Amino acid sequence: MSTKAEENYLKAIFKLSEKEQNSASTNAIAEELETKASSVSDMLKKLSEKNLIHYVKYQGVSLSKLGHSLAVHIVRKHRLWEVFLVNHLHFKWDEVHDMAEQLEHIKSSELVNRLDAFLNFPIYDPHGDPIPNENGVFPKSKAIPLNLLKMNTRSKVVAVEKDNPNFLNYLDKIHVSIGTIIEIIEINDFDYSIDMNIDGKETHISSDVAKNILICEL
Amino acid sequence: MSTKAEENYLKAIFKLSEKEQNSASTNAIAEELETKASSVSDMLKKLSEKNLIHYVKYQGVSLSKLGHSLAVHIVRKHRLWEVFLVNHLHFKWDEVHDMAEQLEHIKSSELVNRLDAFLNFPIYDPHGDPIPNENGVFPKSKAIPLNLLKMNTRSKVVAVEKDNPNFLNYLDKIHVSIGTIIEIIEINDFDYSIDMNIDGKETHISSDVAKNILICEL
DNA sequence: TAATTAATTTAGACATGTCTAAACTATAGT
DNA sequence: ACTATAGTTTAGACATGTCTAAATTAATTA
Repeated sequence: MSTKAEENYLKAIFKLSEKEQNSASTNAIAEELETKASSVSDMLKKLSEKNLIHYVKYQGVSLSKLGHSLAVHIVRKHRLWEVFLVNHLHFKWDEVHDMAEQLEHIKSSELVNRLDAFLNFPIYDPHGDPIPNENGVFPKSKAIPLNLLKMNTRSKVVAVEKDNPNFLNYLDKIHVSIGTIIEIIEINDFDYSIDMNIDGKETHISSDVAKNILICEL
Repeated sequence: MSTKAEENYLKAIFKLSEKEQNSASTNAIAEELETKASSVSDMLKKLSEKNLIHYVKYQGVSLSKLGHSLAVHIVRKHRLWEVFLVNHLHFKWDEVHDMAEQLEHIKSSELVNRLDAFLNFPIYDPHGDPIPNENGVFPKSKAIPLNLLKMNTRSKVVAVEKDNPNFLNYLDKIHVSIGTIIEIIEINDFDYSIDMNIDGKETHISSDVAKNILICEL
């Protein structure tokens, strides 16, 4: 059985491994979990002994088959609960993260699968993130970050990369949500910020924000 | 903020205080929580410092106003989640206890209240136990244990006192569930066991079992 | 009332997970 | 190749909650 702390480490390593070249550094994990590098070191030793990660001192860490499977199932739980909270309890997408962080540690595979069925086997959570199925397989998605789009293209928002409440609030303010149609008007050479058309209104966003909005070209 | 362990102690003290004369003994708490009396002693000191209980060494313990309120809200969460699990995820009443034990520690009052609304403000959980409202007030109930009934009376099962899976399974086997109509045929003087009519079938139960079935007279 | 017993508490140890401070590696720059 | 430094790990401490074993208190019985 894995503890809550172990599960949080696995999830962090999973998240970081997606971005980087399939491995995570001690410091990056510490930052992700808002803890200290020394605590991370301690835990990596423990996870390694449990065969949940591949760990060589001073060389970063990657998930083992087992660790990967556990991490994916925690992500699955997190995202399914988010769907429940938004679709059935009518929370807003920027309110659900903390609750889902707790709910994801509830232990009962039967519960997860019944929740999945109750929700009608959703493929994306309220932030547009893909939900793996019971076997840990993610749905295919051809989404790309908004900042990679060319000028004068239309696209649909399918996901956002951060679930930080401030960020999500900002998106609400500029009327960006999952499903929003965005039309690129201009990409500014000097800072790669973007002028775009949302709901018929011209809106300007920074390149940093654009990076965190995933779209599908139309 | 209260920890999971603290919450479990408060819940245990609450449960025991209902039966006994409003206070609980160290040993009784230890048994309820399947831990050792020494651990209980340690925790009582801590809960007392936090003003959650009234505690005088060697004299048993009772909940403070604050502790009582916390305990009631944990019970509320436990029972609401049980309703969700049974009514919406279609678990059986003898399967939900362990999951509810985990879910009751999820922290978010907004979540509980929205769950309550989603479930249509239920007054009893799947075992027939009353669910306190947002202010911690329990619904009134005039239920009594089955063993207090007289001969030749009809009654309706409204609750059971234990949520032990074996016990619930046994009830299923003799076709007793919330709402079942029971007709007392005979009460046996020597052991107070009961012959009764359930769904037109004659069934015999011990006095111990009868004590744990709550009914309303018809 | 004194002695036995049952219940409870304390003392000291351990496991988990965290931290600070110090020591150690790896690597980049010169 | 050597050294400065950034990244990482160890050592030792602490908090929480548990345990066993010993000490203490309360209650009962004679």
